[in-house]
Parts: sequence; structure tokens; C-alpha cells
Amino acid sequence: MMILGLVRWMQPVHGYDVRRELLSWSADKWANVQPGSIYHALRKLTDEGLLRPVSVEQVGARPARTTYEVTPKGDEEFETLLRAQWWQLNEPTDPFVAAFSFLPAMPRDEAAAALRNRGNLIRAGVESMRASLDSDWVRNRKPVHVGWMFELWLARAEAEMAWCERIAERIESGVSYLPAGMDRAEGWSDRTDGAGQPE
Amino acid sequence: MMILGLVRWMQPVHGYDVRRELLSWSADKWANVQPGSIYHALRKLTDEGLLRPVSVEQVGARPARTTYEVTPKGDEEFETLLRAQWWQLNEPTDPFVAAFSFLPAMPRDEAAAALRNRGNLIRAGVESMRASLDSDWVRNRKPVHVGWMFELWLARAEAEMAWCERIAERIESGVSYLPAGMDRAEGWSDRTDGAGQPE
DNA sequence: AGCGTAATAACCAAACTTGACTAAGCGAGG
DNA sequence: CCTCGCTTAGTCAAGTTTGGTTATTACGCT
Repeated sequence: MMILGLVRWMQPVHGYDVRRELLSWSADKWANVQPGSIYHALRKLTDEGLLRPVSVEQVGARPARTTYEVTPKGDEEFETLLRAQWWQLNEPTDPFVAAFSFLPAMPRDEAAAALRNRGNLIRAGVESMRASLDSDWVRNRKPVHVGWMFELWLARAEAEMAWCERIAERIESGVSYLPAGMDRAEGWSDRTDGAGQPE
Repeated sequence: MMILGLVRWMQPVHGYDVRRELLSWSADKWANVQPGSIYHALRKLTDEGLLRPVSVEQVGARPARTTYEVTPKGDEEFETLLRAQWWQLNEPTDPFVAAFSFLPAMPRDEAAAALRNRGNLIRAGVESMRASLDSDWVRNRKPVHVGWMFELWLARAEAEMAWCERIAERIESGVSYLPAGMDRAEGWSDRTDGAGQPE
């Protein structure tokens, strides 16, 4: 729950403010927060006593907006949560890795092409990231550590691009997927050649 | 839904088999599948007509186990899903990045220490991964592409380790988090020195 | 032979996410 | 001056994930 952190940072805020801030960070991408989750999170945090509603304003006949602030308990909880993320290593699960584990189900040439394509997609992302890193807006108006986050992303991306190329070549080279000393005896066959869908 | 892929691979299977296979791959780690999700997924896939129950056996008075197989429609759907994952780039969201964005809320020395610690945790993971890569079991009994997945993991890990060290040094060096030309005027203060919890 | 512990096979309620939807004010263009 | 569309603020139902629980049988130890 990093919503708590945001609220803490912007002290008295209402839901829509949080939503806009997250959107402006395009945080729906790198955090796990879609607009719909925000209000639920705010209510839950309030129930747990980590947030406290401060006031309910109403402009005209629009929906009333509730403003929240963080309680001391919430402050403490946030420090705990933050530390948990900083000190523990929990890797996110990458859907591509799951898909890659089904490599033998893909024709070799398609697999290689897809990997090359993936490399290019990543490269494109890197370009646009670099561009926005060089832009004035980020350089002069955003905290420096935002740039550091980009660097992390960039380092990972470069590692992955190299991997894509490397593996694409290996796949094209036609090495068998099966371990040495094990003939094609189990599971679906190696779809090297134009075999139809196995069934 | 990569459950479908597994079922397709092991053809007629019942839920518990899938569960064991996933567990043996420690797939709860790199895929997005906890044991509890399996039965729900199987039922959902059946409702959608992608799977078909084949038989319901019962040994003694234990819970009946239902065996499934893949329908042609399921076959097709799997191919579609698989391609979607291979050709599209969708990056998982890393909770650490979210936490890192709150860097100014951490005392500098703790942040640096945590980063170094993170580097070491990753290094430890790399070691154990390398060890199991060199083991006979993986080298001779697992398809080659399992090793390739390890390589990807390894490349990412190395990139991240380097980043951790680099950033830890920068943090220790005491550079300001705020962009040039902007004094400490907004949000929580820079907790460089021994200030207590701001409140 | 008896008893405790582990394995087998599955279920379920609660929590969490998601993305579409409502409904009013504000501004700009015709 | 009117109306079309965008912004504001938040709701809601439907779908998913989680991880703890149940109930029976096999196994090992004394």
C-alpha cells in the first residue's frame, strides 16, 4: 500500500488529488495502482485507523469530496512498510518468463523473430526514456532520484536486449531443446520443421 | 492463464497433478500461480469450453478427482495467448521501484545500507542459481531452455547489482535530491541529518 | 498393534483489482 | 446565448487471488 505514502507526502488530500498525482507520474505503469483502487484503499486505510478524514467539502451539487490526513499510527505503519520493501527482496513475476518456458511449443523461426522483436521493443522504450530524461522538465523540475529510477530501468533493459539477441541466435542455430542423452520421447515434439499442430 | 498451457502439456490431468508440477517448478515464484488459484482456473476454463472433463475417479471416500483434457478450442486459445506474451512487451511492476520513489523519506545512511544489502541479496541469489545451473540434474535432465531462462535472470540480476552499488555511493556522497534551482521548500524535508520523525 | 504425522484432493469466504459508469459544473465555439 | 464536450469526484458490480481449512488415507515409529 503505497497510497499511504502518497497521502502522507501530500498531507491533507482528497481522493481525486491522489488519483491525479498518480496519473501524472504514470504510476499506473510501475506501481500497482489503477484509479479504481484508490477510493477502496482510502476507505480501508481509514478503517484501520491509519488515515483520518479531515473534512468533507461540497461544491455545488457535485459529489462531496472527503479530505484525509495521516494519523500517527499511519505514520508508523508507513515507515514499517517502506522498510519492508527496502530491505527485503521480492521479485515481481514476469509473464514473459512464463511464456518462454513453453518455448518448445513455438516454431523455431517464429520464436527467434519474436525475440528479436522484443529486443527492438525494449530498445524503443529505452530511446523514449532517454529522451524524456534529457528533457528540461525532468532535469530541472523533478527530484534527482527519479532519474536514478530511470537508470535502473535502463540497466535492466540493456541486459535484456543483449539476452534476446543471444538467445535468438541460439534458437536459429537449431540446437536441440532436449538435454543430452534424451531423445524426443516426451511431451510435445520439437516443432523445428513444418509439422502441423500436434494434438 | 498459463494453467491452460500446462494442462495441454500433460494432457489428461487432475488438479492436484497440476499443483504438484507447478510446485516442483517452484512456479509460484516466477509465474503467477498460487495453489489456491488452480481449481478456480480449471473450472473457469471448463466453463469457457477450453477444457473438458474426461473422467471423475474416486478412491475410497476421498474427494473425487476430476481429470481434464484440452478441447480443440482450448488448443487454439492457448496458441493465441502464448503469442500475445511472446510478441507483446508487458513489464511486471516492481514493488521496490515504488518504494524507491519514496527515497527522500529514508535517512541517507539507512538508504545506502539498504541498497548495499539488496545488492548482496541479489548476489546470493545469483550464486545459488549458478550452483543449480551447474548441477547434473539441471544439465542433464532439464530442457536446455530452462538454462536460458536462468541466464536472463542472471543478466538482469547483474545489472541491478551494479546499480545498487552505484546509487548507494551517490546517496552517501550527499548530493541533494532536489533539482537544481529549487530549494527545500516542499514535501518532507531531506532527512540527511539526525532529525526526528517529522510530524 | 496402535498412534501420530504427513500426503492427497479439493473447497471457500474474504480481500483486492479492475474498468466502466454517473452526474454535475465549466468553457469555448458557433 | 446555447450546446457540446471535457474535467471533476467518486461509485459499483464483476472478476481474481489468496491462503487457510476440511476430511480421508497411507506411512513410519515404538
